[in-house]
Amino acid sequence: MASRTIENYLKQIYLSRPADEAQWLTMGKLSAAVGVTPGTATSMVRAISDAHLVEYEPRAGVRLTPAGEQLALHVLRRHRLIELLLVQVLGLDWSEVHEDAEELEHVVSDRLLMKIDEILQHPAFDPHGDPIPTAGGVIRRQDCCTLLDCPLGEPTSIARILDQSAEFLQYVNQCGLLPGAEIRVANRNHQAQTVELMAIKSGENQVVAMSFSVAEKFLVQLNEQKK
Amino acid sequence: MASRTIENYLKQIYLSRPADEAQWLTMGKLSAAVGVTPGTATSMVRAISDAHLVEYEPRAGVRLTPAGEQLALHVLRRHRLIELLLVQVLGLDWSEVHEDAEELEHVVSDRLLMKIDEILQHPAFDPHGDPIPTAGGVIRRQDCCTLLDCPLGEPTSIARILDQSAEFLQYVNQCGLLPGAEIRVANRNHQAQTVELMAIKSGENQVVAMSFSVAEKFLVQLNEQKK
DNA sequence: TAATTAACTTTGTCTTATCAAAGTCAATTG
DNA sequence: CAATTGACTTTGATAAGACAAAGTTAATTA
Ligand SMILES: [Mn+2]
Ligand SMILES: [Mn+2]
Ligand SMILES: [Mn+2]
Ligand SMILES: [Mn+2]
Repeated sequence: MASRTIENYLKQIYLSRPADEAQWLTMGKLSAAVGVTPGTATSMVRAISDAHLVEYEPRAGVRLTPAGEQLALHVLRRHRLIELLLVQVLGLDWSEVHEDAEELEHVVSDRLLMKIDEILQHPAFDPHGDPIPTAGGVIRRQDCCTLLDCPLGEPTSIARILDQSAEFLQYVNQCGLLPGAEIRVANRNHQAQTVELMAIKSGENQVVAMSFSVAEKFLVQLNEQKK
Repeated sequence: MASRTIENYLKQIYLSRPADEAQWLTMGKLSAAVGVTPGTATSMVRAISDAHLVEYEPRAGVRLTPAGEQLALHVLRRHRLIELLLVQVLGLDWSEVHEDAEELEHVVSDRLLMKIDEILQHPAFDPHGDPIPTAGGVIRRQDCCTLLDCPLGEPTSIARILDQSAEFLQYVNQCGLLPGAEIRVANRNHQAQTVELMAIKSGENQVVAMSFSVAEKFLVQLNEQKK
């Protein structure tokens, strides 16, 4: 069994992997993501590579093998199911579940995880809108755009929040922009670098404005129009 | 913060402490309880003693300091609240929650524990009838007797199961002798070394017989007669 | 009282995970 | 093309936690 340290490395390698699949994750990025010195990351990655969970090329970087990716996705599944359990069943605020999940993800047994999955009725997304990998290690790709790319004036919904720091999530709470919230992007001001949008909150419209850099942290989906 | 290793040692020192308060727990008992070699226990106890959580006398044994006992009781509180959560909220069988709780007890934050305690409505006992220490580290002493000592013929209830191996708990399940079950001890046969009792199960009486050595594993309480 | 033995402690070694600091490589700059 | 620089790797050290095996005690037996 992989130690909790190895589980954390694999998960970070998965989460920090470059968008371009041909690229490898550099050791600098990885050591920063895991929170250790570069030398530590190098020696750990060597060990993980001996276990055939990653490929490692000195001075090039690191990449998950299929076995390593499966393990990473299982950790991610545990993390996200736990986050949802903490919010939906135990009533914690979504801005404060991450730290607990970070520990619990290494300790929850398969048996317990199955019960959690059942109770939550096999959910597809965690409280932040992150997709939950299936028990088989498959993750569904969402086709989302950010508040910067999405069409103006059309009814859309918040799908996912990319900045998951507690402070930012509390701000998101205040604006009522949780995943699932219905909105309409009113306008983008390229001079002011701001986005203005309507949050449709129980019939009432609330106007929210944010900078481009913040708008990028929201993924949205066009509302499916039932015909 | 105490490491999970130290938490486990403190909890075992608490649970394995001799009934006679003047006695010290021997290193042999402790190393067996924790599941390490005697040498390992000696060196760990030395370290824990340096942290003033236990007193240690070579060749005499080990005893918790007040600070160590508080820590042990907090771990025990976490363990037992978690067990109850797993049974009552997540629907695991009470015979299979111990292993999960053994890991989770080191990882659940104070914040999360408070939520668990709330949801369970501040319970006093875990699924096996073991008392749950308060947040302040106080544990209520139950005045119970075993199926060997308790009066014959009077209506009593199962209060606590002392053998918590999965196999034994499954047997207890079959007999319907879970904590809270109403029973009446019919007879003790000192020649055959057996106890016969009635389990009052939804009106119907079911007769159960067990040896003295098994009867000792059940703690019972006289039913309070509301006048 | 002397010999034996069981329980305990010590010693030496191992594994995992970490850091600081020194060394190396390769990409950029002049 | 040489020099410089930043990113990475190596080396050496440390801490926690564990085991095996050798060495001590102290209690029991003779
Ligand atoms: Mn983690
Ligand atoms: Mn999440
Ligand atoms: Mn434990
Ligand atoms: Mn219990």
